[in-house]
Amino acid sequence: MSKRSALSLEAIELVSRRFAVLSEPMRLRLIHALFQGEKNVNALVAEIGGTQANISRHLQTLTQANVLARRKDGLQVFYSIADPSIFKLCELVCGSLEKQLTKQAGAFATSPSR
Amino acid sequence: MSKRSALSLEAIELVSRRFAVLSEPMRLRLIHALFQGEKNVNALVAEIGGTQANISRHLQTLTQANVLARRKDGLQVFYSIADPSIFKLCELVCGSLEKQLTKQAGAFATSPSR
DNA sequence: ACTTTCTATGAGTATAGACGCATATACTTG
DNA sequence: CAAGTATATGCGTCTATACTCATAGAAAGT
Repeated sequence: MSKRSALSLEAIELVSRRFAVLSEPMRLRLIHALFQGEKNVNALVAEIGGTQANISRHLQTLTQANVLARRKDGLQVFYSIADPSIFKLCELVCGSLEKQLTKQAGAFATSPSR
Repeated sequence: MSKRSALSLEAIELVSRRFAVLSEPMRLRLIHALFQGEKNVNALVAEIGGTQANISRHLQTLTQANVLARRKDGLQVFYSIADPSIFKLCELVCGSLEKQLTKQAGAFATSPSR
């Protein structure tokens, strides 16, 4: 009760892994593409680029992390976003970055007299 | 206007870097420790453990990413959380993981008869 | 059964970054 | 200015993982 650090040691590992999954541009591009809804692997390769092997691996990583869901239909496999918190997560980070950049831009715009 | 993917290519790099910064357990522990307020390096080393060199490096990483703020006072350097979105970010991820784990736990508890 | 199409995976390589050790730098005090 | 304290950094090592190429596996059509 007094310490929640004890709980956190293990929990923090999980949280860091979740962030790690989201720390690759390729995977973010996949997630971003799937914001529009479920798509199959070929469609994602066509839209995003890169080799099919690489895309497939990233999709596997995201699925194992329960960020994406996998649905097989005949020859094709369809992926979709399984964890709705991803939306808010991206919003938050984007908003924060935007704020940060406009701030830095402002530092250039005004004369640094003082 | 039609495509926001064009903008995103560069933006996605930034977002992924932000996530990468948060993807190390050591850094999350630092952030977590600073939830209580500003602390100096020695205090953080004492609380979290590890070598002073390593802590210092992680603090540098977090500061360069504008997650933390740095305030020097005499011999000591005090760090604090600069980006308030970090709080909500952690809440979101923790909530999502908790939900995920209870779900998985439930899958074990109930008999998988159907 | 053979071929084609779609997706997954094994193996090897290359790169990023976390860590430890030693040392440098900055500030304070005697 | 010497010594001590707090923090930062250069350098080498080691691990994790992203990527490519080739190939395997699965499902459908002929």
